[in-house]
Amino acid sequence: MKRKITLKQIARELDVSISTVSKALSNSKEISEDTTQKIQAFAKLYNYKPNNIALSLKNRKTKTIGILIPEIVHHFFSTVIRGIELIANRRGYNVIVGLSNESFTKEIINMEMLANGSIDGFILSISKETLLKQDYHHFNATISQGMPIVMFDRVVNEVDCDKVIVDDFNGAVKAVNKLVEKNCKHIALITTMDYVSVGRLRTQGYIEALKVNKMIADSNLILKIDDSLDENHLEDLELEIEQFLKINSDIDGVFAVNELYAVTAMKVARKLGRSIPDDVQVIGFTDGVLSKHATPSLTTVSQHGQKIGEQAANLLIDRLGSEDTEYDEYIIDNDRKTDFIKVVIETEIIERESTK
Amino acid sequence: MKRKITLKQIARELDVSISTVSKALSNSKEISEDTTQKIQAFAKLYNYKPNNIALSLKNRKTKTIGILIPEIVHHFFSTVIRGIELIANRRGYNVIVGLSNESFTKEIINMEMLANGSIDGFILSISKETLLKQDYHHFNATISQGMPIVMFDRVVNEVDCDKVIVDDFNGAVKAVNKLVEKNCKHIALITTMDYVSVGRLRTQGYIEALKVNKMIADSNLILKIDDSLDENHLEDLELEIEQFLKINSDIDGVFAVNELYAVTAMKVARKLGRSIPDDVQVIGFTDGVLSKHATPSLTTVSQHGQKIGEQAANLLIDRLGSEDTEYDEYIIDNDRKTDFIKVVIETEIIERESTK
DNA sequence: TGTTAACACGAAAACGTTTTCGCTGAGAAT
DNA sequence: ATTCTCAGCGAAAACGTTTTCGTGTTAACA
Repeated sequence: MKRKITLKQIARELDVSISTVSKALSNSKEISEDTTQKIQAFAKLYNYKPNNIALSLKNRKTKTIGILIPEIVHHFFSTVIRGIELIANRRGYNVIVGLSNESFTKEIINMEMLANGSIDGFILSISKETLLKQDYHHFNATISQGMPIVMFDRVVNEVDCDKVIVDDFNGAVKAVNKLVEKNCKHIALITTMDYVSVGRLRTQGYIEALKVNKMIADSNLILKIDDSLDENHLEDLELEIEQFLKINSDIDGVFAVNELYAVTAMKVARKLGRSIPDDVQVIGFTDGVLSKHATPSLTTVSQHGQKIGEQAANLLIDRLGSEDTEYDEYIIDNDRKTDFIKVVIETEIIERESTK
Repeated sequence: MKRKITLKQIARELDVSISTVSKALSNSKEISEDTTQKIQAFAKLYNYKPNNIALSLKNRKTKTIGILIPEIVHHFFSTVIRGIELIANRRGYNVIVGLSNESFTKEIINMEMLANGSIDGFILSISKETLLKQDYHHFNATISQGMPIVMFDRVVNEVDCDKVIVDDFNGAVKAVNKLVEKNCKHIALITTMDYVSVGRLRTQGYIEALKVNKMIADSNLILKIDDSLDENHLEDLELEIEQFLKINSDIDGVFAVNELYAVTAMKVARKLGRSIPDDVQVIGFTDGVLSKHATPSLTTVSQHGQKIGEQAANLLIDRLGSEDTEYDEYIIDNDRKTDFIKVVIETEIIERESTK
């Protein structure tokens, strides 16, 4: 086993100084051609590559981005990561991933671990618990230490930073409009509790779209599901939706704020003898595997997760690039926080078999 | 904006030496209680945290693990990451993620980027292109530089390292046995091309199980699908499976080597007027979202991705821990490569609605 | 012949730690 | 009065880079 070779070893071996080796390898014209040749040949032979850690220490930048998300086994989040990684790699950055697991404390611990020199900036989506507590001091603390943050999807006004979000409101509007257009008269909404901003926005979009279409927003047609009913409580979820559909037998259209609710609604509806899309049409949110491969396949509002990731990465890296210019000062000087960018990614309806 | 504080600044501020600060913070008894108190208070006030990069350089270990996988938007791989992250975090490590995107060159580039000091060891799954080329020099090169590797799922005999694999062969056997037990007489196999080892092993398991059950392995009942028919060529996939099922109208059981093939088979079968599970029963491989939420839900062979990740992380970190003891020498000394561990994670059949 | 300019290279600082070793002064022991 | 011990602290090296500033040699010039 040969440990990685260092400048010092090359220098000793070739009987020159460390500086000479360093300069020769960067093709400095300070060094004669002979020496340069010799050194480069030797370095190549021993496959010399500069040590990233040493470089990071010297340059005070690590060329890596910290991603902090609530959950990785999740189609949307993993597509975002893919987008981030794509851009990051292209622009010479690595990504280091932390999982908050929807926990406030894990979010903080992870941030602190990474903020101590390991990364140059964060791209993150806030955990549910943090949103519930509405405690964002760790974000602001990190930012005020000079580490830029880009938030995506689950963002919050209380933190001043660049943001990339999906147009949840308009996505919902589009979905409801589509259902109206397809002749639905009684459109139900299956959503989550309000504290997750995206759920709230989608609900608002639903209500607004109904209003615009001069339809009444019947609160009986809105089913708010407790988030704890996740993957592990499928039966409860089905039961709840079943009750809901039974009671409201006139429902002919369903807009669900995520894939799972949508396919479950389809499943239950069929169980109740209603056919999709003839008796009831369904539109979901998030274009994941479920939407594509369900039978019938699901018409859905696509969020373009990868694009979100790409945008976020570009925003962050741009910030990092301009960091030398001390951009932070003018932020403090003038109070207008408009210096931060908020990118809105448009949604798109992908029509499949669950609508006519 | 206050940049992170360093030992040097604390030292200057308190008019002591850097060494004194360092010692005081680590509660060295070399330092008087007075000074220790003063320094610790000051450090706490300014929220001092040692710089990870400096520590990495000094200790020559980064306390981070590099994960290199072919694809992240993939239920199996993301569960593995979750498992790795869980253990890594618990044992004081971070994870940095690289994506090969199934490409040989991206795999190499990523490895080289990370191997130059950024990480202490790799956990990886080989890209398809690398498996095709059968070129594994980069793995061996990395290992011989003293960087341990743990491979999972897609592993290969040509590289000597710890490995964590799924018992693909027995998983397939179990699946076929289950179908036999459920009274299937004509069991089909939908699989991939052979160069991905897991596909090959599952195919072998299928054949072996048939043999044991004294059934003939009819090659007409085996459909090998070109891998290029992925998410983007759904229609082609459906078409191919449709042809297959039409020709072999006597099929009453299907074992598919992944979720997608399984649900697609169900979809096509129903389109052809055969009902699931009455006319044909289906078992898939990989317990992902599709299996859980398809209608009917899919009986499947679970791989326990998270457990794989946890095992891999533990193996790697164990290796890293014992590194000081120069374990590498005795590996070279005696040729038996049995010093590397191969963990086999047992599969488990999860029965759902697609079987009787 | 003495001055200068270019060339080729080395020494050293800096990034932020930890740790070994040495130094100083005060009190105890002789 | 002299030596010893020890507590309390600082200097310096080390990890692997890059970069600034010197410095010595040689060739060209006045």
